[in-house]
Amino acid sequence: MNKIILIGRLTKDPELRFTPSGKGVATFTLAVNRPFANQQGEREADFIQIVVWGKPAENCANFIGKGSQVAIDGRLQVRTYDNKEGQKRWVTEVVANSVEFLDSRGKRESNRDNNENNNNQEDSSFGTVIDFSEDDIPF
Amino acid sequence: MNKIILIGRLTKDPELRFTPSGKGVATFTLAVNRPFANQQGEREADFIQIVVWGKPAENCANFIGKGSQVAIDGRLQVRTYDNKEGQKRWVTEVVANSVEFLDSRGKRESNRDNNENNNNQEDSSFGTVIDFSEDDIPF
Amino acid sequence: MNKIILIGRLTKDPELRFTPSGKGVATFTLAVNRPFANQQGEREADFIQIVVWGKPAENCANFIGKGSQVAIDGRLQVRTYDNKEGQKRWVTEVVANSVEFLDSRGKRESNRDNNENNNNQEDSSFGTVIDFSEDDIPF
Amino acid sequence: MNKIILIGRLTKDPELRFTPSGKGVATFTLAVNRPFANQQGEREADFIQIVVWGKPAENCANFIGKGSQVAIDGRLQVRTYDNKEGQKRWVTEVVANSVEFLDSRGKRESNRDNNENNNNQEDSSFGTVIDFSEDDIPF
DNA sequence: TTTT
DNA sequence: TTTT
Repeated sequence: MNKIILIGRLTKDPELRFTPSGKGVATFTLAVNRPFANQQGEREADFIQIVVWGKPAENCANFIGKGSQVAIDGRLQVRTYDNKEGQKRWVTEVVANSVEFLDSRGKRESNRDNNENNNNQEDSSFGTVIDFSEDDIPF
Repeated sequence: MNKIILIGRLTKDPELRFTPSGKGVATFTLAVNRPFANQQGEREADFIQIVVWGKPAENCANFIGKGSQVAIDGRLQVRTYDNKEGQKRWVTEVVANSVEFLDSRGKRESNRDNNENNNNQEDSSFGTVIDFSEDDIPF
Repeated sequence: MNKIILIGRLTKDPELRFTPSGKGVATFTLAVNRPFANQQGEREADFIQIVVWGKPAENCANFIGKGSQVAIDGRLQVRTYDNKEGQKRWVTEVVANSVEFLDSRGKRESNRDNNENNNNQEDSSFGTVIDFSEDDIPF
Repeated sequence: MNKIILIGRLTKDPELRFTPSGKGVATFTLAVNRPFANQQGEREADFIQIVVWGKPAENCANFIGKGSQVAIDGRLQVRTYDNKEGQKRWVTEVVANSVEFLDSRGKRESNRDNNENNNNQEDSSFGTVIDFSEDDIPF
């Protein structure tokens, strides 16, 4: 079992990319406020990297942006990759199963199990759309 | 909201350290099997760093070890620190609120809200006990 | 392990009562929309009974009301009681550990672990305040 | 959002039924121990009704039985029905998305998203197999 | 109406 | 017996 649930706000607009096969991938970082204050009396946040695949990725690009409040249900994933210097690096990120929009700005749920037709690039008010090839995943 | 729930097995015995004030901190990494197989047909795992504070940390050191199956409830935390070269590094880890022992090996729950008296070092069958000073947290 | 996380809206103002010892108890029902439509194409909701104890109960009474959107973290509880006819009845409810206010209306978190002083009855814009004795819990 | 995660043991063997269209439905009740003791110093349990649909339902019937330890991920559902006297009754139950087997007895995961072929009745060591018609769901 |  |  590997379940994570987060409520927070996007620090920037999501970035949307597409695999050569046309599958969307959205990434953004989520600011999640801690429930308590630190010694200095400030309420800190954790900045967590989110990855969304498929149609929900496109919904994210279309309906949410910087500052949007969302609830995310997903799993925690630890990936490894080699950087340019050939050193092994670790990335820890949350792979979202669903992204629920809590803001007035775009009140819809983007669910991974949704039908996955029309994977084509669409206009997007917020998300930046960039093509990428599968062997060069840039995150 | 920042909730994570994991079920997995320890890859090694937990390491137990103590702050100068006598508070225990246990760390270990948890192997969490993915629910599906990869392209090669293998079932991979995510290796996730866990931190436990206080009396439950000592319970972990005393009751679980390499291979123990546990259920963890906690929050995802992203910390930053400077390495020896003075570069900013990120660590992503799960701060456990409770660790439930699912194995015969030590069937008890270690809950963060437990009474936190007797924070002294105890003998431990599994956990490695190392003192450390608060300004030199080694993980 | 017994964890539940809900996001929904209050169907009515919370009801706040107090035990003889002065501990607050808030109850309300939460409408949680289902992620899919039924055969008739309508999106149904589950109406779930919530119980909150202590200072957070008073915060609920003070800061949220009918229609407020909240995120709840708690546990599922199945209680039994005897009705007036002497028959055993079951109640299933969610005992909240924390209630996060997602609405503009009162954007604060009400956490069970908060300090629990000043348990006195306060004025409340939304919550109905009713005294009750512990051997006559009316829900 | 409506997520629930439970770890507990079956109080009896699961009951497996089939809709006329051949879809399996397993039901059982799960004993989930509370993390704390009551005033009498006893550790109580919540007895929670679980419903599983499809292929995972059949896996439950085939691989787990009374006393098996499982981890369940699902959603809380409140259903209404009319009893024989024509009175409206409420049922609260957990609809499982996945059932993870934690016991030696049958260490496999039964996931709702699995392929749903061969929905035929099979022999089962534990589950009681009963046919039922869709307009007479007996739970 | 209950599990270990 | 219900919320937006």
